[in-house]
Amino acid sequence: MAKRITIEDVAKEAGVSKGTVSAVLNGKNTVKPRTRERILEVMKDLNFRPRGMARNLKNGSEDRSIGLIIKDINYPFYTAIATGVREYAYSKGYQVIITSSENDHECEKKFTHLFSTKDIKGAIIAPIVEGATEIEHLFKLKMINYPFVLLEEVRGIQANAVVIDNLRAVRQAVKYLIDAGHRKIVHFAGPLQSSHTQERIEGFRYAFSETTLAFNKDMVVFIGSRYEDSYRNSLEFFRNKPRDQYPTAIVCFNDQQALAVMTALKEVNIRVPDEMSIIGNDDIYYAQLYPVPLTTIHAPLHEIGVRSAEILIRNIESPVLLPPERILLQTDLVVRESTRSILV
Amino acid sequence: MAKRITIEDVAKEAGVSKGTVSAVLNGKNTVKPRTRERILEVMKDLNFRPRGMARNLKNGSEDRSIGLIIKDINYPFYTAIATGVREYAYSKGYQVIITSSENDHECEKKFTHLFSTKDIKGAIIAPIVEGATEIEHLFKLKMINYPFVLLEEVRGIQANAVVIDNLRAVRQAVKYLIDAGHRKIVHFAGPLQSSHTQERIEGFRYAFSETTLAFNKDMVVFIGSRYEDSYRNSLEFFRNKPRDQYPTAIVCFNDQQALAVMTALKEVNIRVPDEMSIIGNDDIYYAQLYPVPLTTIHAPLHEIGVRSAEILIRNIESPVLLPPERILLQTDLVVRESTRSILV
DNA sequence: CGGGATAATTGAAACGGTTTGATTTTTATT
DNA sequence: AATAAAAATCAAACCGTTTCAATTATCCCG
Repeated sequence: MAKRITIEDVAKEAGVSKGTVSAVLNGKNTVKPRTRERILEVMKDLNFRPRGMARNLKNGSEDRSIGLIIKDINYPFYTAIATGVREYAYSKGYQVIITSSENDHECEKKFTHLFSTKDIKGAIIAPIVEGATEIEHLFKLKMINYPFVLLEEVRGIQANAVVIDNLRAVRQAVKYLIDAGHRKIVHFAGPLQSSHTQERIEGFRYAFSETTLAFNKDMVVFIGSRYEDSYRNSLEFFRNKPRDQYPTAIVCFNDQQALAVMTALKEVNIRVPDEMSIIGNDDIYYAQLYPVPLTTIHAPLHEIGVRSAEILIRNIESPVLLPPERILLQTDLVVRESTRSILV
Repeated sequence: MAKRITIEDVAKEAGVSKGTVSAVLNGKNTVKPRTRERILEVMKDLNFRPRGMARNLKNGSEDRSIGLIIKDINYPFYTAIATGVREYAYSKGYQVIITSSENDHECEKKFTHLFSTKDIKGAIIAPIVEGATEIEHLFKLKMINYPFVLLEEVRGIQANAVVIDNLRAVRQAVKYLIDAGHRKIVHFAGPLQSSHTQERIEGFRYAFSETTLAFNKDMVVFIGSRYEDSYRNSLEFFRNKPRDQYPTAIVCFNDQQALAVMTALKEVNIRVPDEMSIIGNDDIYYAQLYPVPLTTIHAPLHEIGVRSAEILIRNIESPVLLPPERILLQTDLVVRESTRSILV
């Protein structure tokens, strides 16, 4: 176990004091060129890497930075939120660093720990809320009064949150389909680690309760949200079902899933929207560019980012502990070409 | 200027010693419930937030993490690289944190500083190489033997780099167009802060030098790479030119730009590929989903991530300073539907 | 060549936690 | 109530840097 090299080792080797080495490190011009060269040389030889934390300990870390924990770095939903966060944070003099848990709960835990120990001043977290909800890591953050904002509801914890009104969103989408004459509608639900999944199912169900149409649980099918999963599962769904039992419309969990479903539909020769209407969710940037531009539920992604950054920074800068805030944001249905009316 | 609250303040207020407060903070079960409650209470009252760095100083930071500085969090090119980085890093027990400079050089500088002072063990950097190339911040990293890998060539510095063979890539694309009968070909070049821009222009030019066709500098037009810029500038390009002087094919700087260009073409009623062939660059995931699936140059994004993480971690873990490595990766032209032959 | 001015270097204190062995307090036992 | 054992707490040392007042080296000039 090679002991780590410190400024002291360098000093000794170069025959100077710690203070002088420190001066070189900080680009002070008080040190004689000859000495400077020698010290630089020794630093290279020993492969000396100064520990910035020791510096920060002394000076009180001069930087201001916040962290963001998202679930999927490749899903534009999250990067759009990140942009909102960044813009606001930047305007307040904060840097933002992004991490992606890739839907791994362990990862999320590690990141919260990382942030709090690296003097990242606060965090915005898209939490994984699986089953019995392991949330001790969030409690730990609360214990040390670490400021954070959640992007999904987590039961059992009082914390800042900026969330979307999923129930109302999906309810509105279903209503739109029903108004357009659809009677056989299915909801392709998402992954269980997301609170969005449950809320969107609720919304779907709720929409039926407002009509005379009956809801039954076969109308909700869990196919995941990752492209490959959704593709495979939806294809299976279509293949296992006689054609005359197909729904006429599908409400998808999100836009990525919707894309996979449309690809699967192509595979089984069902045309969108002529034979099947598809509604997505989120309105990621690329949804409008899909081969069939997607009708979807527009979420105010940028605003989610801005609002959560706002709350976070307010909390960071407050000398006293602030009570938790909760903000509920509304969505809009944006109609493109993947849905059509089947009224005669 | 409110003095920061320290563990000592808490200890004093609660009438215990620092050690006891520390024990509570670390969830040790050696502290009596009553005392624990009291301390917790005081921590809340004072809004005490422990500095993790002081902890790490004593224990030597237990975590292993690397940083990634990309230029645009919303461009899938970078998130695909990030995925490669993550996968490799994760397999080696490293966490990765991502930051985006959003093409702001100041930002990049700040992030390199942030990483090195927060004990992030090393960095992978997509550098902004504007004009006279401000690179003192990279030199500073070298001075402190901070391990890093560049994703673009930076002149004037010896450093690890994993780069794409842009010249060969574009040359191949142009050759493909010429073989398909195109004679009037234009290159829409990208932003000047990217070394890719220059290299791709070189490749474009080089392709002509291999034929009897003449190259002249009007064949390269700078329209930027951000969607809005590219859209506006390309539209202007088309509007200012009589129709019979249009090229028959355009080699775009990247896929995002290509999308903007295709949108502009729609605006002026030029059909792709019938009246205009378009070639992109990068092969981001969504390129295949564009309204007209894009012919583009496939870059091994995932591999870029993996290889650079590999080099970085090797450097981090080496006790001695390693000589810089440079890896040049090749691309492939993938032909979809945005190009066609105009041979009779 | 001496002496003051200036440049370069030193060394100890400080930063805010954790750790540890010693000490005090509490609990259990007789 | 006395004592042994166990539990809780304490005080000091420690981590690796920066800072700054004090010291030493160097320079300049008459």
